Amino acid sequence: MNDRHEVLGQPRKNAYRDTWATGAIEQPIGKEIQVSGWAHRRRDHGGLVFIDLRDRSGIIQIVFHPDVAAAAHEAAGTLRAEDVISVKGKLIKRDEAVVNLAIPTGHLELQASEIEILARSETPPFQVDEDGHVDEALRLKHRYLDLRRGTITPNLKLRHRVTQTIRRVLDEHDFLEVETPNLTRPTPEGARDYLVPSRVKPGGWYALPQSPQLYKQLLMVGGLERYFQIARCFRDEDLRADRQPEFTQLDLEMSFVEEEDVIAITEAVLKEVLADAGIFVETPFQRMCYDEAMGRFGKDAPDLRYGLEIQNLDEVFAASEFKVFNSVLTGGGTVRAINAGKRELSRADLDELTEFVKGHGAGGLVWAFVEEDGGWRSPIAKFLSAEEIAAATAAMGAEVGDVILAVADAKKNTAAGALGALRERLARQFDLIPFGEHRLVWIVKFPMLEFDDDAQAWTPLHHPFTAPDGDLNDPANLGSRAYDIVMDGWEIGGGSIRINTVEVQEKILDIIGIDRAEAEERFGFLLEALKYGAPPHGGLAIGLDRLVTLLAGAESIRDVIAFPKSATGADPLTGAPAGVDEQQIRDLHIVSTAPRTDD
RNA sequence: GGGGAUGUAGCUCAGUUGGUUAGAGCGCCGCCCUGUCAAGGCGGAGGUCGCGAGUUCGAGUCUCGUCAUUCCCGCCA
Repeated sequence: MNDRHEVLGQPRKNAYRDTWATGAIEQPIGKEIQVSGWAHRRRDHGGLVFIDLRDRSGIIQIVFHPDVAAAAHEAAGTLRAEDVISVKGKLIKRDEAVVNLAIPTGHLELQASEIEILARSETPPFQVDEDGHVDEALRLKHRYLDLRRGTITPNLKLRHRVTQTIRRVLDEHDFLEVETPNLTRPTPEGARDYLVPSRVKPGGWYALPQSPQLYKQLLMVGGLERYFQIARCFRDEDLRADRQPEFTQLDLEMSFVEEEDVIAITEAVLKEVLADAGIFVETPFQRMCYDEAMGRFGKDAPDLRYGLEIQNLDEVFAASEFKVFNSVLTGGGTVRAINAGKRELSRADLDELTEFVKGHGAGGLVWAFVEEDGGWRSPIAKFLSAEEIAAATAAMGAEVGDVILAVADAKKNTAAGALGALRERLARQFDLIPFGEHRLVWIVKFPMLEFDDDAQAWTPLHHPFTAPDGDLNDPANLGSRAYDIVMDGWEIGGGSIRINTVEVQEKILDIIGIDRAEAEERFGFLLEALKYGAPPHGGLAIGLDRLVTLLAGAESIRDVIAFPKSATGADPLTGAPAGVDEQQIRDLHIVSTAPRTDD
């Protein structure tokens, strides 16, 4: 971490310091200064002791001479890693021969006259002075030590700059930052709620908000016109590398607006936020329809930084005698494929890819190598005519040596989704993602509804407050006024124009099978608000954790959160979730069926 | 709910077809050392091989279970 360096304002002189460690650069040679921080490293020569002192700004070398300050030299000999010290001394220029070019203060050192040891440290469970790999569970258990190492802290600094920029830009556009409650009404829709039992009202429960969605709509009914919040949201679902049970959204909403207004303000914010991370983009961002994204990339959050696009081979194989393709196509299904290019894939590799697509719902994977004579080396080659092979090769734009990977499925989205996942895997496996390049794209023209086979019902693709676009009596073809913003294959945000009349809102609830009584029970307060003159309004939410993860180039969302949860939702530092006293449970009028958890 | 991977010294890891006393680097402790900056030299301590069963003459190694961490599927309007 020697090369990390932060320029900070001059600290107020007090009992501990008058200068930051790297602030010494700004001070004249010979000046008496005082610094405080941690003993980062020690180099004890017996007669001469060097201590690298570290504070947030960076590192400065302290030298203890026995003949300059005998007491300080003796004390310095007892220092160990991570002891907290305050040192007074004279700033001196190093001889040319001993300049350290690796740190900004390398041409200086502080010749100690006095040292005070403010706190001793036990030997840390892992080395704070090195950036080598340490098991994440251990880092999270001692996150305060991990933060000293300087792998996470730069991300937190970036996150700070991002939120400051968000507040500045939105303030310049007349947005009001308003806080909404964290103890809210359960609205069993979407994700599983975190529930909080009420002590005062026996049998009553709060839910932690999955998002401030309904509150922000009420703020629009309340005439605030332009609102934003950097809001904590909670969803009790299983975790992933890019999902935490509590996470942060930039939530915003505007009145009397159309899609273009929300998109424009979002682009203005993102352009400046990205610039904070040294990423410079042009506005307006690219747009792509949902159908095109699904067709070409098999995903509604496509990564546009590389090719490997999905092709449709329905027409090529329309009259095929090959049973698998024939039955899928006559049943209304689809055959789609990726030209993976010239890849050396062994039989074992192909088996692994087959298992991979099966894991994403596909029945199997057809592979074919294009050979010199134009034929295919493929398990299915013998079932296909020469014309079909030639046509498919042409449709794929394939050349000799290319590998074609195809999936046939009765459901278009299954085939597309499996190939979309395969596409991302191949891109990583063959290192096709250009370093340092970023692609932002708006996905628009979403369907309003999708049919849930399990529930045998229409469910909203976004949420039931999204304004529909089209004929309300034709759910299968009903569009929505929703839009997602996608960066490098990650959905970093999404939003919509909302429904602002009770008639349309009730109609949508009807279609998705929520009857009047149930709607009244769940969303009655919103429906009532819509009766009193709700302005046309819309907005969007950006996943701040994901956005900062991308900007920081971090591996995991956990690397941009000071105190993240583990993949099982536990906090390794505090031990949460933990058991509680019987009395606390009784006070809340609840009964636990689980064995007591002590830690 | 399902599948994969990992678990050996404080940390990061190695440990062959099951075979005597489980190793390395860093860290830690002691001594030496006045220009190092990953300081150096010499010496030393440190292990419930995640936990529990089983197979075997013998298990870090094989089997089963379990726990923890992690990645993925389902889930996440």
